Formats: sequence, structure tokens, C-alpha cells
Amino acid sequence: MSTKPTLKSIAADLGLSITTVSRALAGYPDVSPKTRERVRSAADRVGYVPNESARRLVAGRTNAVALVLPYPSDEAYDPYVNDPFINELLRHLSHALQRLLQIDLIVSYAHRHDDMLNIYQRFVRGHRVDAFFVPRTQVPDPRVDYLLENGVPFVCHGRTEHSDEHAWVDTDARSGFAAATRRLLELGHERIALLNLPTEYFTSTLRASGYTDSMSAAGLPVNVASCDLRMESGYQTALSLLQSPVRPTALLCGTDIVAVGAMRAIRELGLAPGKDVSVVGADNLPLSRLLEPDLASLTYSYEDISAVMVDMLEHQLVERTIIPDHHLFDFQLIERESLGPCVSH
Amino acid sequence: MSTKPTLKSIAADLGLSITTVSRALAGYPDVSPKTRERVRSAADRVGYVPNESARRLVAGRTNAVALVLPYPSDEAYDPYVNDPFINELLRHLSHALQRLLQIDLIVSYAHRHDDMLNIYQRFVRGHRVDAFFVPRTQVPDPRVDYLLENGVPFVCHGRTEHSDEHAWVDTDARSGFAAATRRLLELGHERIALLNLPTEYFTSTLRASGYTDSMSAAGLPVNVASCDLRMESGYQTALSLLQSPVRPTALLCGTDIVAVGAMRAIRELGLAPGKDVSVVGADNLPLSRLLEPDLASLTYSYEDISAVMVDMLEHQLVERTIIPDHHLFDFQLIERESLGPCVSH
DNA sequence: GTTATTTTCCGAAACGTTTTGGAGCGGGTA
DNA sequence: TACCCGCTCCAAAACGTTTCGGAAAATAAC
Repeated sequence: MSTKPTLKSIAADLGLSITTVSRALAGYPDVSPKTRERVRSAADRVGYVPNESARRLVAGRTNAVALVLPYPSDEAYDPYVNDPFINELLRHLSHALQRLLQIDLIVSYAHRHDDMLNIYQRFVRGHRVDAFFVPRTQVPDPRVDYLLENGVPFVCHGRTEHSDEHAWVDTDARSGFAAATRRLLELGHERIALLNLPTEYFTSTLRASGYTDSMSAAGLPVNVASCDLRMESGYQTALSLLQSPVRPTALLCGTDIVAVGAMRAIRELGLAPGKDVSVVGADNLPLSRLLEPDLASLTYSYEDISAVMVDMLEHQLVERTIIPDHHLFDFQLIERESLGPCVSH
Repeated sequence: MSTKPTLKSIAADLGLSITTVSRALAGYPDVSPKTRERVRSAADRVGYVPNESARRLVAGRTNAVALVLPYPSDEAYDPYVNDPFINELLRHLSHALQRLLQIDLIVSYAHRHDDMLNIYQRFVRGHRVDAFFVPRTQVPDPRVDYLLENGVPFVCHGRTEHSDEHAWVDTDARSGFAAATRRLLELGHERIALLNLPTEYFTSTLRASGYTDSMSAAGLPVNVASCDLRMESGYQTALSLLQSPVRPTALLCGTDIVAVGAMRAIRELGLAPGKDVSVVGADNLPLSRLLEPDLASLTYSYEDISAVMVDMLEHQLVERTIIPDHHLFDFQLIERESLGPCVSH
């Protein structure tokens, strides 16, 4: 192994200048085919790979992107929920970045919101990354404000207050929830309750309005409860909904983990999920398929959405500036056992 | 914002040399308290953070560590399995690295094994990272061979063929499975089957021998089946075990996801998991608690294990060399509803 | 044979930091 | 006076790369 190969060592071996070796490998036309070949083979032989730190320094860019996630220990939701969603995103983002752009993805965790901003600052000021992915947008969202102020490129998963000023992708939550609600109506359900996400997430408003649209169109009263992203919360909320005088026959849930809690509440009351009470989740987390009965869920392709996010990021990285853009993905209902026709009355 | 603050710009503002500014901020004693204070406040005012690329270049270290994971698309196991385990590890590793050592964690995904090695090479040769975390050790493990050959520090989660030459942490799978088996025996079970992990994972041998130890000590015959890390595989394997003439009354599973499949098989045959047939999993994945009945599982603290891994890595980073070390964690049985006394006969 | 043009190569600067090896100065000691 | 010492400060080199602006050599044009 001895010492790591550098441009200098290769140049010395070949009796060439550092410049020529560098330009040969970079494919510039001002080096003769013969020398280029000589350089190429020498570089291959010693397994030369440019020192990334040096390259970053001179280029003024890092070829690294950060994904900063909430560290769910003392937060108002448990890891079980969060993880599958984040994991799917992470996996596809990292893979696409590496393969397409040779860019590293740095994953970091932050406790609370001010801690979150500190981390963003450290990354930006220390020139550790060129850009960010911002998951689970909220309203207001200080992360987005900071990045906009400082001209740092980023792509959000979810819309924000300043959607027209930056790049984002999102699911068409309004149409998706409207369609899911219509499907429940079709199946004869009339007392449909929505277990919505916390209102600080941008998407929760959209999900609620999709549901409300369809209910109103059918001339039926809405029934919206709010719970956070924990199974326990879904359980409690469902329990109180189901114990009301006019029991809902269908529960539409803001996300799958809430639906898991809801199913538990249904069983607790001696009812059968998918028969006595239908349950529909959202985000189609992997666990949905592990349940019995397995869970109907609104879904979209994490792979497609990640590909678009990487694409949007690439444009911004090339131009070294924020470029607004957006893309909406369909939210499609996957029907599974937890969804059935209305049987009551 | 204008242009980013650098040592040079601060030095110019203050009429000092770059050296002095650098040394003042680094806390060297050869700068007077007065100037140090002047420099500190100036740096704070402009929000100076050292350029990480420059720092990396001169230090010859990157302050970055890589975690390379398998990208489970065409592999013989599904995301559901892998994710929760990896996620727990990732979360705690990243957090500890950042907080304690100010080191970035780069997450990358590789398709197959040769692709995996390419990624390791690119990271090492390109000076992109100083060290690696190596999860889910196998036997043989080309990743470990490569890192050992090249003198790159790393910490394994799991033992390897060369355990005495590097740092690793692991759960005491042998004792854990032996104890779990003893507990099942205590509860009156005699026909206990093991649904073991694929043999390429180092830990699968240990788990099997723990089980075998306890069964042999009780003078009972062993019944070991092998399945891979997918629910479907657990389902199929359990189904065939349960349909044999002498049906097992307890299934000990190599990991939780397999146990989920096993529970499904049990229900399929009209039996009740936790009553007719007990099920015990391992790794205590978050989903275990979401199931009904919830799943008894062998567990350990991901947080503790991550802390030790980071600790071991730190020693190696400081010394810039591979330092063998190891730590075994207890594998403790969490009893939940899926585990009950033997009722048959 | 001279001049213009292309081809091929290279020296030097730059990116921003850390570190090495002093320099200058004032005060104390012999 | 001469010497040493401690306290502050700084110029310059180094890390490995890319790129700018030529220079030398080979080729073409007259």
C-alpha cells in the first residue's frame, strides 16, 4: 500500500507535469491521445482516485447533501411511525444521488427545532454540504426560511408557505383523500370519521379538505378528530370516536400508524376491523402488509418521488442557486382487507 | 450575506495575521487574552465557521464515517425486515457521532456484493471517509477483508472470521437463545422448533447453538429449519413445520419479521398464536409491539450498542489505525402475549 | 526559409486551513 | 553590558486539486 497515489506521484513516475496528468484524466482535448492513454493506464494501475477534499476546496462545492431528521426520543411521536417513511425516502434518495451524481448523502439527527437550525447553520457555514433535502414540511417551517434567506438549494418533501419560491414534491393529498372518501361512500358508508394528522404538518390541511369535499358533496356531516403520529394516539382517538352515540362505520386515518392504533381500538370494543368498521390508512408503510387484516392505504411510489427530488436538486446544484419547481404525485388507494362494505343497518 | 467569512477576511478586518486568528480561535496559549477576545467576538459577529474541506485537506482526515447498507430491491429479503433494525442503528450512530465527535455520517446503499466493494473502494481511495461501520457481518465477509488489508478503521456489528483483528460489538446470541429456549421449556414446551436465519450471517450459528445447548441439556430433540429474512419465508417455513405429524408447540424465530410470518401461518391453520403455539422473535423490532398479539422478543439496547460502537471508532480515529476490541451485549427476553404456557396434552 | 498556426505540454496561482520555525520586544538576572 | 527567557505575533510552507495563461514543439502556409 505504501503511500496513497496522487497526481504528483503519477506525474513523477511518468515524467509529466501535474497539470498534464490532471487534464489527461479529466479528458481535456489539449493532451495527445498517446499520453492520455499512458496516464490512464498508470492511474488505473495504482488505483488512483482524486482526493475529494482537495477537489472540494478548489471547486468550492462539496458534492454532499444533507438530510436532517428529527430524533424521536422526547418528541410527540414514536420511532415506529416515523421510521418506515423516512427509511424509504432515505434509501431511494441516497441511492439515486450516488448512482447518478456521485454525491454523498449525510444523515443527521436533531432533537428539537432550535437544535435543528443549529445543525443547518453548521452545515452551511462550514461548507459541509451544497444542499438539503427537507422532509415533512410544516407551517411555519424555520428550516425553509433559513435556507431561502441564505440562498442554499434544497428540495422539500411537502409544500410550505413559500411553495412558489423553492423546489418541492408532494402527494396530491386533497384528491387522494377525496377519492378515498368517495370510495367509502360507494361502499355504503355514511358515518366516516377522519383521524387527521397534527395541524403543523402542511399536508394535514390538504388531507382534511379532500375528505371534507367529498363528504359535503354527498351532503353528509364531517367528523374530524386530530391525533399525533403515534399508535397510542390513534388508539385513544379511535376509541372515543367509536364510543360516541352514532358510531362511525369507517375510519379514514392520516397515516398508517394511526390506523394500526385504530384497528386495535376496534378490536378492543369487540368489533372486527374491515367488517364492522372499515379502516383506511395513508402512506402505505411497509408494516401495513404485515397486519391482520392487512391495511388498505393511500400510496405512492417512494422511488419515483425520490427520483424527481434528486432531479430537482441536480438542476440547482449545476446552477448553484435556488430554482423553484414542483411536482405532484397521485395518491392511490390500495384496497386490502381492512376495507369493506358498510354492514350496519 | 455577501461573501463567506474566512480567516483571511477576519484577519484583514482586525489588522492581524491569518496565523494569529487561527491560533486564537483554536485556543493556543501564544496569543494574548486581549487579542483572543477581539478575534473571538469578530468571528462570532460574522458567524465564522472554518471551511471543512480546507481543514480536511490539511489534516488528511475527513471527519466523516460511512455506513454502507444493502439496497434491498432484488435481494432475498424485503425492506420490511431490514429497515427497522438498520434505522435504529443509523439513528443512534449518527446522533452520537455528531454530538460527541462532530463527525458526519454518510449513508450509502449498494446492490450486490461486488457493487458493495466498489463503494468501499471509492470511499477509501477518494479520501471521502476515515472509517466505516459494518453492519450484519457475514462469513466470509469481503468488506472486512478489504478494510483489514487496507488498514482502514472500522467497527462491526456482529462477529466475523477475523474477530480478533478488529473492533466489533455483538449480542450474546448464544446465551440469549439458550435462555429463551430454557424459558420455553419452563413453560412446559417440549416440541420447540427454531426458524433460523440464513447461514451466511455469523450470528445464525450462534443462535442455533444456544438453542441446541438448552434442548440437549433437557434431553430433547432439536428441530432446526432455515429461512431467510422475509415474512413470506417465515410463513412458509412455519406452515410446513406445523403440518408435520408432531406439531411444535413453540416457534423460536431468528428475527421478528420471521416471527410475523410464523404467526400468520399459525392463524392460517386455525390456531391461536400465544395460546396454541407460542412464538418468540429476536431483535425486538419496533413493529413487534404493533402486532396482535404483541410479540415476545429477544432484545438489547440499540442506543447502548451504538454508543459503544462510536466509542470504539473514536479510539481508532485518534490513533489513525485499526485497534481490535470487542463488547458483548446481553440479549434479554421481553415476554409479551405471543408467549404462553404449553397447553397441548 | 521564414512566418503563421495548431498541437501539446507546463509553471504558477488559487481554494482556506493548520503548523513550523522563527522574529521582535520587554524584563529579569548575572 | 550581555545574556536568557517568556510573551506575542507572523511569514511561509504544506495539503492535492483545478485552471489560467502562456511556452515549446510540431506542423502548415506562404
